Amino acid sequence: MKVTKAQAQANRAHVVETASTLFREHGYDGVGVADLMAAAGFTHGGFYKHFHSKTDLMAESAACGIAQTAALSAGVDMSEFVRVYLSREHRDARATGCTMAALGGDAARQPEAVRATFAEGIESLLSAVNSEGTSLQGTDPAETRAKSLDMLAHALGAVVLSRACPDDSPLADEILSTCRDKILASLSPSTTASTRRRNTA
Amino acid sequence: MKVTKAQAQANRAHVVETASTLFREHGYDGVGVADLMAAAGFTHGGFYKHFHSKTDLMAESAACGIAQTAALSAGVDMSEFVRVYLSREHRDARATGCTMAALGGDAARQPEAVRATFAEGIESLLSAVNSEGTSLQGTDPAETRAKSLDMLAHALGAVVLSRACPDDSPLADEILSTCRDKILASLSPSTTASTRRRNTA
DNA sequence: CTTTTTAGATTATGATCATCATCATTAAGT
DNA sequence: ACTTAATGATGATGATCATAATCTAAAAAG
Repeated sequence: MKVTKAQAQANRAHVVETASTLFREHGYDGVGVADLMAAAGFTHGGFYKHFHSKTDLMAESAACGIAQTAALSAGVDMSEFVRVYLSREHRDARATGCTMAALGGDAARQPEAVRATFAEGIESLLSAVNSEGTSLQGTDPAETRAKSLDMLAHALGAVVLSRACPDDSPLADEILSTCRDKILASLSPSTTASTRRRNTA
Repeated sequence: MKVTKAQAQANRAHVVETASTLFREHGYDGVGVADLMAAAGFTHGGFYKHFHSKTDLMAESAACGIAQTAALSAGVDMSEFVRVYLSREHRDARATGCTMAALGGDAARQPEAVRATFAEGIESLLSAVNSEGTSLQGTDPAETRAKSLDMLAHALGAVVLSRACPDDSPLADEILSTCRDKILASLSPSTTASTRRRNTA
């Protein structure tokens, strides 16, 4: 059945969004084109009318997923970002959470087109988090970028590590809370002195 | 052909080691049982005489890989660990590098048996790095554990993020060097004052 | 109104997947 | 020396994989 041009474009966007969540949940190798199209409400036949290959869809769905996270993080204070990112809710919501945390490891094995999308996504997320980072006001741009990049890697590592533990593992929660406290402490250098005194006591 | 009991055990161990590197390079879903056995020098038939399932081998090979990293890190100073872990060499050597950095994201989607192995691996790596961490002497055990856990997540996040970027991407190297400096700075609080002055200038 | 284009269904392709049954060979156990 | 048990090769299973050709009906273009 042919469909209006606008409808076809909407259908295509719906496939990308569906892929975005499905890939986050099951990995790039864990979702087939047929599964994907069925989840979007189609048969797998029409897939190659919309996308050149599965790899193309990987890149496009990654851009879509990262854009979602960047939009949600726009103008958010860095400490608030950390609190949300390192929450149990975010860790347990792989299908809707940060694409880079869910698929960063998989992306490393994908063609450069996919990795290029991830690199762009990192940049866009950096800009989003920076735009109104109240705790970084007054610092020079290079250092702001360095701090944001470092914070992102730090937070992402904590989520990846926590997710690699069994569901009910105390270690999974310990990783989250320990890293949350450490990152928050590193974000507010004004309290570093007392923190360090307490830590080294 | 039947083979001596010792030989069979050696063969089995060889399969586990081969799987350990192959999984790190191509992911759990990216390596089939037949590929794996062929790479180890066997046909796929005998696989289920050694392992109950592919999942079982995942867990066993993860333990093998993490034990390797833990052994290499035993008694290593934390700052030296960070320098090696965040080196370009380690980032580019996925097949022989840290199992948790290479497969942490994949492990999250695997059955609990695999994740339990990862949790044990984290604990063993923590002990290894702690055992002679010179920069942490004098701190209480809980804080030492927290610092190690935080450092591990931080370093792992940097490697995962860097690997998700294109091969020649300047961002990939920027992530590595930026995070290396930040982690090293956080490990040596004695130089924190001057570092902070420079950073906020 | 007629023609062209195309979204999406159906079906086919050949490859690969994890798992298992069978079998020959041969090391242990007696 | 004879039986038992187990390794690892061979081959089959049915499922799933990415990709593609064919077909349809209806939208877009003329």
